[in-house]
Amino acid sequence: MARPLSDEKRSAILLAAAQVIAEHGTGGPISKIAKQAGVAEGTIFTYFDDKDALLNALYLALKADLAVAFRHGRPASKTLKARVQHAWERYIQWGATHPAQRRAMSQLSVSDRITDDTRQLGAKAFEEIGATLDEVVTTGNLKGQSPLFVAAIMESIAETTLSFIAREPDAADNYTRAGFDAFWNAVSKS
Amino acid sequence: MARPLSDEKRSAILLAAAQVIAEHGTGGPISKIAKQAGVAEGTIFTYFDDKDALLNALYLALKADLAVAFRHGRPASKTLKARVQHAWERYIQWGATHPAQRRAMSQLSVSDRITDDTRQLGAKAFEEIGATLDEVVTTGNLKGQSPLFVAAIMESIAETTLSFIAREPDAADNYTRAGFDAFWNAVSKS
Amino acid sequence: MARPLSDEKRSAILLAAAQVIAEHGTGGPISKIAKQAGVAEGTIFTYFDDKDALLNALYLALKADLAVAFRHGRPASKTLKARVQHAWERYIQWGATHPAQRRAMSQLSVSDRITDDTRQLGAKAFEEIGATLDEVVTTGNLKGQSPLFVAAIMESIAETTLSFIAREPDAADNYTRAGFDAFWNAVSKS
Amino acid sequence: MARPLSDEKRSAILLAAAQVIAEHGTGGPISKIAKQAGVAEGTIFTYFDDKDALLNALYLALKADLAVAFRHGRPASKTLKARVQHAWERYIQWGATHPAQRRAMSQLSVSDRITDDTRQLGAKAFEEIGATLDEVVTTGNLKGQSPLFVAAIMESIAETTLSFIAREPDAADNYTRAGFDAFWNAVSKS
DNA sequence: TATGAATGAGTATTCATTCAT
DNA sequence: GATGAATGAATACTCATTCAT
Repeated sequence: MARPLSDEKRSAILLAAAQVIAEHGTGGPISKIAKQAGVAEGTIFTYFDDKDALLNALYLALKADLAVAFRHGRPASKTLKARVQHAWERYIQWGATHPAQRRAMSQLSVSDRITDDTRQLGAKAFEEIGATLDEVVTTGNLKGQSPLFVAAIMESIAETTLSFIAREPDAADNYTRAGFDAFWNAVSKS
Repeated sequence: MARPLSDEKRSAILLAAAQVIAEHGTGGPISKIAKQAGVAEGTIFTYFDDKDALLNALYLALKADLAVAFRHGRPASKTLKARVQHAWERYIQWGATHPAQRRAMSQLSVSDRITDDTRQLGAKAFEEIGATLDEVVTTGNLKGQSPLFVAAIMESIAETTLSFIAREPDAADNYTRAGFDAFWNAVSKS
Repeated sequence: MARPLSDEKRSAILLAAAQVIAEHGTGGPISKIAKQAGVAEGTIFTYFDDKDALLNALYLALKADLAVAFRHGRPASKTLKARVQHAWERYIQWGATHPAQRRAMSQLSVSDRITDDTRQLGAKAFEEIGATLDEVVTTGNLKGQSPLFVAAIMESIAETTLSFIAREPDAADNYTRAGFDAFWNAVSKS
Repeated sequence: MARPLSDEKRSAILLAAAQVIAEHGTGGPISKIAKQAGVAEGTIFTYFDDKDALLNALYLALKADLAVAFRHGRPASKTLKARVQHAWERYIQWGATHPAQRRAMSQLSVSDRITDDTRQLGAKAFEEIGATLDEVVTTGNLKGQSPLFVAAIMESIAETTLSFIAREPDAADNYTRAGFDAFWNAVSKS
């Protein structure tokens, strides 16, 4: 093994891709990504077969990051609401502190270059949080709906919350709380 | 070009643009739009200065369409909830019957080619519905939040609802109702 | 029809392609072809779908040119040998006066980018001369062989003749005669 | 690199190069050659200075192989025709049993990456057979022509013969004989 | 010496925009 | 005004070659 593929370099490329895609959409040029990552254009293709592969890998990496944020320091016991709120705050915090990744994610989400397989794989990372939402579903106002629908609503309200935080960072706490209230009432009020 | 000859042609171009952008994103080629619209490529530039102008015009046209759908047959009197629910159903119906436009809209929403001016102009079309949401804000669970935030939450839950309807058209009624419940609980008094 | 596709321009591109391919093989860059033809790179793709299409079109154009040369001023009556010799001389003359085309042809002949369909189409242009070779086959030393084999031998000896003429232009007449003698003896009755 | 470690590796590279070039022309990638040869890409450059060097070396190796085939089991005495025919049959047999090498050879022959020096060096390998052809020249119908011309005609008819054998392997014997008849009459008939 | 990751110049092709008709 | 051919900058991707391991 002459020079092993560097995980560091791979990460740098993914980070750079997130930044470029956040700013220019999935049409953002590979050349910009390469420059941002500090590697040659060609190097990108030793780590990813083609641009679509990079895009899909980035989607998964972002989902994985987010899932880690979710799990981080989660209180095992406590009420259902407390646990959901904790997860919510983690989610919002991750998004607020990773604006490029968040914008990249919303670009990728609406892109037809992300395959269905990738989307399903990405969803797997959230199975754990899904279990928590299952509880919500069995008790709350959305009784009978699929947990996927509940999760999607959470994601969309969180997304909205984050876009307002991005515009008014000083009101972050306010929006974090208001967003959670909206979400919690949306799914749990009887 | 004070006023181009044919409004019909302008509309055809906008419709074609929505279809192409729905399928290929904002990177969809002008040539495809022209073919779809049944006009020559060059003609597009007699109606729109450049591609960005077309994109922004499309954004506004879609917002306007949506606003019309909102207003259509809106009951002047009745309870607040009934009025909001009516608007909600119009919104969902428009989205469900205009899938290309809806997808185009979500592409345009995350694109940096839509200027802030355009976004503000687009928001104006919703001032009327905004007035209704004002009422919700003053009385509901999100008291003290800006109506814009409430509107954005409505939009995001509607968007989520529509994406589930797109995947399971037979369950349209179910999702329409569940989506509205979620939204109404999210924003109304607890 | 805004500006009709120009046959002149198409020919200029084919001529330029022949020259570039003669010098650099089928790997010769489109950019060089464009410059040589005096058109923009992009223009080439309004006349040919892609490089392979250009290559195949060039193959056919060269075959057609050659076939025209064959037919030009062919004596209808006279002995079989006189007619074959006349064709031979035309062939050689065309090759000697079109060195780029000739070299391009030999590059294209061994390239796998020329499809079988194209090769068959190219062969059609030679059906007329084929009829003459049929006579040779029925009477000559290669009795029982397919006229295609005889034609191929003619082509290969002609090709060899031309490559020697290219290196020693002063001896053109000598090689033209010697080449024909070789060919005629090869295929005619002993 | 006076003499690299392994002659085996060098041969493997040349064989792989022949196969790749047969299929993809001289533009075939080094990476494919390396994989086919079972060595790393970089290794190729310890055996050959650059791609052109590899190409030229391959040209010479193929010529040498062919020359060996010629010489193999050649009857020292016997008539001129018998000796020429024997050589012819060796040539055809080599070509028929080494299709990749043969195709590679025709690609290399028309490539401008093979230098004149290399071509002359390659011709040297055939001096011996050249001596035999000298005899043909002094007695046959091509009296006064250079043996090089006669050799070239032999090569071209052999090439044609081989391409027909490649397409109709069952008729190999027929074409071998017919090709030789054509060649022998071409050069010896008075 | 052997390896294969890293490089960046080079390639075919696309596409918004211009302009001759 | 309408057309679509012409343009050339921009893009994803390839590949010979270098060099750290």
